[in-house]
Amino acid sequence: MTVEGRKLDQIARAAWLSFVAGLTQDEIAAQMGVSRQTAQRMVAQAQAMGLVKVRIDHPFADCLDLAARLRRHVGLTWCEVVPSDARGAGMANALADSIESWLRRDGPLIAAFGTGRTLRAGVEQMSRLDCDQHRIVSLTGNIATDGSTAFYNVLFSLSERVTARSYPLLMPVVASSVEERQALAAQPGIARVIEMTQQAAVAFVGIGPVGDDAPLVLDGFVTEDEIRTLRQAGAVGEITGWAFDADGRLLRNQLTDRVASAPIPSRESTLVIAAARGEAKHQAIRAALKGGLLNGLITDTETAEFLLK
Amino acid sequence: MTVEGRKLDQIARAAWLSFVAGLTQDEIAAQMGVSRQTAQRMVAQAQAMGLVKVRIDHPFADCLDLAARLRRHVGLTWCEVVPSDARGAGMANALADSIESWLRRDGPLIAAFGTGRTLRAGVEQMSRLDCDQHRIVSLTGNIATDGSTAFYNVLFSLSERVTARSYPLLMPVVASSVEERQALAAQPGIARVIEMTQQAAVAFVGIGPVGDDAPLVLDGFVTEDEIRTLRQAGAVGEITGWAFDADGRLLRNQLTDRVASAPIPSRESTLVIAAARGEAKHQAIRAALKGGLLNGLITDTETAEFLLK
DNA sequence: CATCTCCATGGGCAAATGCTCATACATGGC
DNA sequence: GCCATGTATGAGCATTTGCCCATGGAGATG
Repeated sequence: MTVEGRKLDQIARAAWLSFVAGLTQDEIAAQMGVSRQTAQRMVAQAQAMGLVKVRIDHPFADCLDLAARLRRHVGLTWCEVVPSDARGAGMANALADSIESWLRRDGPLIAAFGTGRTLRAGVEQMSRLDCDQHRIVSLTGNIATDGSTAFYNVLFSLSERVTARSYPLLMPVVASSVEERQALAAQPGIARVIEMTQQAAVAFVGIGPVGDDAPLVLDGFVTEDEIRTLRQAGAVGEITGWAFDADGRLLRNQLTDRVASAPIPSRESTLVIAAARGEAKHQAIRAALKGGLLNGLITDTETAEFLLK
Repeated sequence: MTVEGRKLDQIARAAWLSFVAGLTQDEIAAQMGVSRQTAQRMVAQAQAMGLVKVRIDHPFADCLDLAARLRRHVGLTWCEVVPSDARGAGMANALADSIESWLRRDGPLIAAFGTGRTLRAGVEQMSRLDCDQHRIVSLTGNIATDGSTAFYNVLFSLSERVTARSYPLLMPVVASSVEERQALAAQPGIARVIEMTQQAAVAFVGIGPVGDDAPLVLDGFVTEDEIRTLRQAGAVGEITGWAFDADGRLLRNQLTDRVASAPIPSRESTLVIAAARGEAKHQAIRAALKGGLLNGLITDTETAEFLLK
């Protein structure tokens, strides 16, 4: 076994002794022959690495109720509501569960993934999984402005945990010009991946607000000026880079024509699940639902209550 | 919703905020509008009620290795080894997982259950489950000497968690005489249940030692004198009341002829899984394996190492 | 109506935990 | 060979947690 493997095993064992066997860190330290601090560190690492899975085996009445009302109210095919918490830990868990349950299915299927912090947090909560029968495909470009792989693209995090063929979109997130975007999309390799996204059985996406602190700006994909222009054109949010207005109508202008994402797959054939919560995204989520850009949603009670108002 | 339901919901929510959202008890207390101590109590209750499920998402190399060696060495069909811990929390978890995975299967099947503390601890770790397609049947009598239902019979605990038709064996654990035992077993209702046990797809049993502190004695089903007589006849352990010697051969004498349990189902057609660990049971487990009384085993590393010696 | 019993509540304290910091140790570059 | 850089370790301390116990209120009982 490799050195890293041993270390991982130790970490997992410490976590096991702590959480499953219920030992104190002193006891763990004694049993494993390390100091109390080291035992503490190992347990903390196991948690940070997502080795420790906790679930509360109880359906929350209010969450189920909100989810049911959302499904009826906005015509969602699938909806899940988790208790609100500032850190969004619940969202990440629910998202991880949902992705896992799709990838555990037998039949070969295509799962498409957008980008963003919410999605990434979800993927980080996932278990390791073998599913060579499936294909995983990216909905957004995977190259940052500086040529590196875009940090918040989830495809690479996902590949670390899941053994499936994965197909990144080897393009910048936003092309530098409309012409470049068209040239890139015309490349056979890229065209094939984009076509694949349209056959996805399920697509997981985030919803971005278009305020001055929009993720697109923070990550340097678009400038503050550009986002301001978008807002003036009525944009309230974006999904995989595609901006939409308060009625959920996709916008087209010079910026959006440079977005190098695949189109959002058809809601007829694909379950498009958005994971989004929080005050800043309220308007964007509502608009996306209004425009029928989604047919699946993972959110929290606080946001669900807003959406039902 | 009922008052108990509300309280349960609160308890689950507190546990959720603690374990999933990672809040401190002070934060939970503030959010739920209760005192810090109350929050602590709710979290503790949730754990005690088994609402909180923790699993470490990492295969332990040594456990997998020991399990594989046990399978090969003693010809087990199925074997699982968990890390040793004094409280047996690992055993309970593994047992719960195993029972759940059987009950989650589609096809209708019969699952048979023995009795004992180990089994009970496992059942207490199980999630709630709907499986009306299955039948659950008891391998041992369910009536204690005083006429009450035997505490450690797992069937009733199981019914609280699982919606399946369940068939207790409405007999004393040990009949007062050989004649009574025969008379009871001849009753149509009881005979039907016993026949059902023989058609079980899977049977979960514990293994009892026959020392002076044997569960059978502690629970008052047999006297110390009787157990001593059994030991003198060569008994080293018992499964659902059926005592066996060091070679795993079932013993017959005046006591065993009064045991009102169903026969251990055939290992040809049924997966008979024993869950047992600990110094006191070492000899009994080894004997049961030697005599081929089992074809499945859940144990811990310490016991597995003993069995492989 | 008085009293008793049970149980939930919060105070207080000891144990357990999480975290920071200074130090030791290893690893690799020059 | 020497130094720089990064990483692991244990001491110390503040925070968090678990638990015992005294208190008080609700409902039962006479």
